Amino acid sequence: MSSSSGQPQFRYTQTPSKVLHLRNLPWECTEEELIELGKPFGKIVNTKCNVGANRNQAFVEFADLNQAISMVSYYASSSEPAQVRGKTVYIQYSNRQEIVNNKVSGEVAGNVLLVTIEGVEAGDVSIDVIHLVFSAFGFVHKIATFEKAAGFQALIQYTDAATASEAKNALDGRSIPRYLLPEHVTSCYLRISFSAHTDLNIKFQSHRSRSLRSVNLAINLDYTNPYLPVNPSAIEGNLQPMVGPDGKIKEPESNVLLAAIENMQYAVTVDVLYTVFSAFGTVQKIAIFEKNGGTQALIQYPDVTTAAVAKEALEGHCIYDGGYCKLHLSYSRHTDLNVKAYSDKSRDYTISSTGILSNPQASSVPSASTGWQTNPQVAGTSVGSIGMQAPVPVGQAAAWDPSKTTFASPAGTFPGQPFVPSAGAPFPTSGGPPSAPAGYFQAPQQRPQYGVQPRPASGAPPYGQPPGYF
DNA sequence: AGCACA
Repeated sequence: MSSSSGQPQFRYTQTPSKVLHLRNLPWECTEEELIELGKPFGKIVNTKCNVGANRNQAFVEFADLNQAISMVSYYASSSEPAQVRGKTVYIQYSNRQEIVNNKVSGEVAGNVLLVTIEGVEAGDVSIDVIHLVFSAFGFVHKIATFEKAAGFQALIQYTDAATASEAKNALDGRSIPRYLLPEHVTSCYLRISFSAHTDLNIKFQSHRSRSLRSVNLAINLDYTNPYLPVNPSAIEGNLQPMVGPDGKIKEPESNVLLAAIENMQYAVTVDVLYTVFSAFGTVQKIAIFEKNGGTQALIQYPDVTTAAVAKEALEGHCIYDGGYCKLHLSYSRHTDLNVKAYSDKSRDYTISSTGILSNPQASSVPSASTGWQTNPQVAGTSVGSIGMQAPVPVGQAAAWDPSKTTFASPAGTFPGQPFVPSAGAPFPTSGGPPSAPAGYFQAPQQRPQYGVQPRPASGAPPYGQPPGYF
């Protein structure tokens, strides 16, 4: 059984396939030329030309495996090599069993949108802006951007076709708000169709493509202008209006968010909030308090931009599965919280090296300080992520020792079994930059949620699951 | 001359 798939590539003992891989083709070899080449051996049912960096490779797929075998066999023993335009063509079985291409279906509704962004160059619209615009309609799983002849394009993956349809209906033909774009961009129209893809295969997190299970955590905006998630012309009722008819921002922004927590069946601790909100940037301070019989919290970011992103992404979402601890976010009028550095109801993370007890961040992660600003979670590596260094607070937290958990499992480590939505693709654990903690999860079907494992308000971990199992 | 998606 040593000859099963996944064997060394450049061997003559490849598994036969209806699909042949051709290389050393002339520049931009046409499909017709490939069909001509294969015709003596059988019927070619599909091709893919101009493959590879040099666009001098191709795939041809025969109707029948035996036809492919006959072609390979013939040229393996022939004194005359296969040629196209006088150029020797090297032929092997492809290591795939079928050609998959042209994944643009157009009007058949699917959960993935193909968006052409007209009037801009690739650098003009960041993936984060795309994310902001499109996540107004539902959780955006993944985004891939690329440039083709058609221009700058993006694939946007939603949970389902209904959500994608909503976004398409609302945004097709509309323009991305000016304030989300660089100054020099004058128009930016979106042309949207459905892709035939159902699950994008994002191999690397980058500025071009990200699995949004981490893009939400890796947001790292370069822009200094305030960003709003709302396209006032397009959202219409999906979000509360934040921009007036004149395009001016109505709701005063703030770097401090006010979070009202609804249906708080489980304890929402400072640590929990820290984990959730850190996904979007450095959390400076947190304060939890009771108001009108409900629990509220203030979360302070260094800047408005980060707060805006967090607000947009988290609004209406639940910290725990099952609709528990739903967040309602607004901007606070505060800009700088005055809180106790360490208490069970507040935390000041800006006071980090004042000699308060031990600091796992400093001791275990040498590079933490540099990675902190843009991506705090990267700093933590395995145990007791940043912000968990509090002395044992009163009450419930004592029964749940943060230092023994991997709560807020940081990027790239994912100790144990990170929660993986059943509909989701595997999170890239290598190859890409460790840009994000595993924190932004969602229920596959309906509303995005944060996969924090709930602890009952009384203390002990419920359901026999390990606490902090992210 | 050496395996793609969009």
